[in-house]
Amino acid sequence: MKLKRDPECTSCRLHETAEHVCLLGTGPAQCDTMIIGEAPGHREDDSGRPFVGPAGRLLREILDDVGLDDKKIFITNAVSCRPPKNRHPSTTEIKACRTWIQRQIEEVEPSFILLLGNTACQSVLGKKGITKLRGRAITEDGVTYVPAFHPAAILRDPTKQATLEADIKLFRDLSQGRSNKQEGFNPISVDTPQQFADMIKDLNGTVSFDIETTGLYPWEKGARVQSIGFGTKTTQWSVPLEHHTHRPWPTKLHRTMVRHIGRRLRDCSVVAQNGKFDCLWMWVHYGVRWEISFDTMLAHYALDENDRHGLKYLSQVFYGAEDYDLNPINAEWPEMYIYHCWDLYYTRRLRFTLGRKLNEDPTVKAVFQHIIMPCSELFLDAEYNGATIDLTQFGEADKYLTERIAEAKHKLLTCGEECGQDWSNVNWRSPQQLAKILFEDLDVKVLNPSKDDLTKTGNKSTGESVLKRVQHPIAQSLLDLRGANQQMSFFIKGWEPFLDGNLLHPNFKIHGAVTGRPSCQHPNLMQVPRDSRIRSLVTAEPGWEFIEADLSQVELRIAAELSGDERMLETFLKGEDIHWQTAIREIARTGDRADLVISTAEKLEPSNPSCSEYGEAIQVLLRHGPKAAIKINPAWKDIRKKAKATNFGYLYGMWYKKFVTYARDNYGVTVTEAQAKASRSDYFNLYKELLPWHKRQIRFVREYGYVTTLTGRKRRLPAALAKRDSWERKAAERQAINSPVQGFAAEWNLMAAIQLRDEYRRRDVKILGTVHDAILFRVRKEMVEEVVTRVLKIMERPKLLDRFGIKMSVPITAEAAIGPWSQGKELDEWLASR
DNA sequence: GATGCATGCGCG
DNA sequence: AAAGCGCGCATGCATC
Repeated sequence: MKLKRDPECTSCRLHETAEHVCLLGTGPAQCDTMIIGEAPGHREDDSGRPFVGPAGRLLREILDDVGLDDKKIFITNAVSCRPPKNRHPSTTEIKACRTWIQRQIEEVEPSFILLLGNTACQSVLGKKGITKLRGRAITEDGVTYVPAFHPAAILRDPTKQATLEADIKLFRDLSQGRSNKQEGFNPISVDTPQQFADMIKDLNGTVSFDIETTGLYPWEKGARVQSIGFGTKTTQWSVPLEHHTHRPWPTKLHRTMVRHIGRRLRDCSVVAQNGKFDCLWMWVHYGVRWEISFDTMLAHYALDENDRHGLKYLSQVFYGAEDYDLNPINAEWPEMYIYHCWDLYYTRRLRFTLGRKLNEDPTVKAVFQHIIMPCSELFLDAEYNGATIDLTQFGEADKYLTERIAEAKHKLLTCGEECGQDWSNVNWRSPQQLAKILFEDLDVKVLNPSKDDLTKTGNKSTGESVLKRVQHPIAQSLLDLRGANQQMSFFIKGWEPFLDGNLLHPNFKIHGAVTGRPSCQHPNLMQVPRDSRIRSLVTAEPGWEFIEADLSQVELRIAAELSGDERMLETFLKGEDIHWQTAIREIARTGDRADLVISTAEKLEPSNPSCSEYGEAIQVLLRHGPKAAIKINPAWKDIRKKAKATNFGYLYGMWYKKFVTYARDNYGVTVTEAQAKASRSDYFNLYKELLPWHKRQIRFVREYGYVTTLTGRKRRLPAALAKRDSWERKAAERQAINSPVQGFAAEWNLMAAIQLRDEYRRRDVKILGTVHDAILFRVRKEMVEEVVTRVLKIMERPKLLDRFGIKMSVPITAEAAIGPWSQGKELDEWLASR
């Protein structure tokens, strides 16, 4: 190398302590690949060569393993002098040394650079955050950079070794040209009838499909499809439709062109990235309902639910693609269609890469094929159908909330006057201002304060849990104001921008949750308050009925199935209520509420003389169940609700200490730690198989790093593989218990929804969404009886279970409510009221 | 003005 | 021993 080191360099403080100043890299004078580490270690300082310590040995081992010859790579460091012991180079030192690393890059002229650790990334890319940067290549000015963990990080945390190896393999593949060739990229802007005809002829076999739009919501005013595109083996065709500058095709031709293409696509295997989005736009804007046979985003979700699934990201990860992103909303056509064609190109390539990966994991592939992909069709319908909103009642709810907000604000101001404070300019939503008023101006004390009363950043919390215990009249008004404000901004102001007439079209994300649950946004239909004044805004148009069909206590039933717990199974087989069982047993254990227990029992069995005895009264309550007891005294409703939360908490690994705060915040009940401990151990004594099942899950996840649902869907939890006990590992272990339950419950509900959609035509049954363990849909009035009867059958045993060979010993049951959401009636009642 | 994080809370 | 899980959204606030 011509470049000479400068042993007299004084551009940063490091020259004062380093034994050798300015140690440059070694390797071929000019070569295509370079590795940049952090700074010389003491071994390098002695020998003058980089990467000779333990980290260097590890690096060379991995390079050797993946088949890279370290002698053919130029190896150097971002900083050329050794920092003092136990210290990383500072930002100033990195900056000072940047000239040296840049000169080395200029002289060696590599096309591929492996960046080891944060320092190298910061120095060369100007970016920090190796955890996020790693795993994908970044190409700038013709040089491809691959950020990876520094081998020294692996010495500290060996679980990262596989990640480093994968990243070095990516570096190898890219530098050896194995996958970053862009063969077959042949973008065409379809501007003439001849080009259109050529495109139609070319639509064969596997075709990627993608559209560019002016926004994300097809019902938005002025929303337009700018172009539609198709990628084949040899060519990417981008057809401009309503682009703001380039419009070679008259608008009146668009529908004909679209139909023409649609006919061709019927014989193709259509691939898309989040195809539900593109299909929805095509349906709304051109009235065609196209189907996707392979969705690359969803395939990647099935393969790694923890990762990101964006197209640009995947293209970088798998093919080292350059960042070709641009803002498609106002781009000029020449840039736009190239961008569009890259999308088409990489989507089609991903089809094959991800397809191969799915083939390596047949159970995951089955979930993808039979649940995830059909969900795409299910939710496409749901989004198109939308949720019908009662606009008259919408106004009423607005008025009601406005009044509630005004009332709460008024109370707060009056309160302030009484305390001699002027609060007219206070922003009650600001935690800072509120904390100042509460804890400084008023100096209020919190009842039974706990360490949870501080926020993560150490501030005094003004959350619900604290407010409920604040002994000051403003606390209640604050809670009222918060609730009303939130409901107002969520459901009145939040919905308005999405209203399409009286319809809301929420977006369902099939890949929304790591467990397999879908999520929902814009707006989120799954978080509509249960307060019937808000929830019943969701209803049906004249001639139709709104129906919610939900699975009963499905997660607990699945937990019973998976754990094989005899008592739980028995409870469900007998058709008893699990939350009620827990509630009554908890009461009986503590001997609490004797008056309520005995008085209710006496009314339930007036002719039974032993009801006045506590033990017998408990048996009577267990026999009669919650409905009868609540009828006699509504207090039982709350007691059952409390037990429900207890059931879930303990089931998923809640610790007794949390139960103390939980009981306090939700029920104002003071439970001592000893009582909480007893309650927890009583729970696991009652359901004896739960803890052994927890242990089985933990053992499995610690060995394999993942767990599965009964369908074979994987929940990957690499944190569970850590050798050292840590909070992260514990969290992963709890997820290993929760995910198979939550995930399978969601899958069950989705299997049922898919089947419901298959069995009826859209003109009779319109599904508008799912809410975890429930299906929401509208039915033509005259078909209500038939469809409700059928949907309950489907939900109790969707036929897709057979494909996965699933046999259940616990019964799964469902119920349906007919009528505006939260105000629905059971079928019998509905029939009688007609 | 855009972005990211924290807080707080709605749902299952 | 910082031991329930899974989401989305509005607001405030610090940061560039």
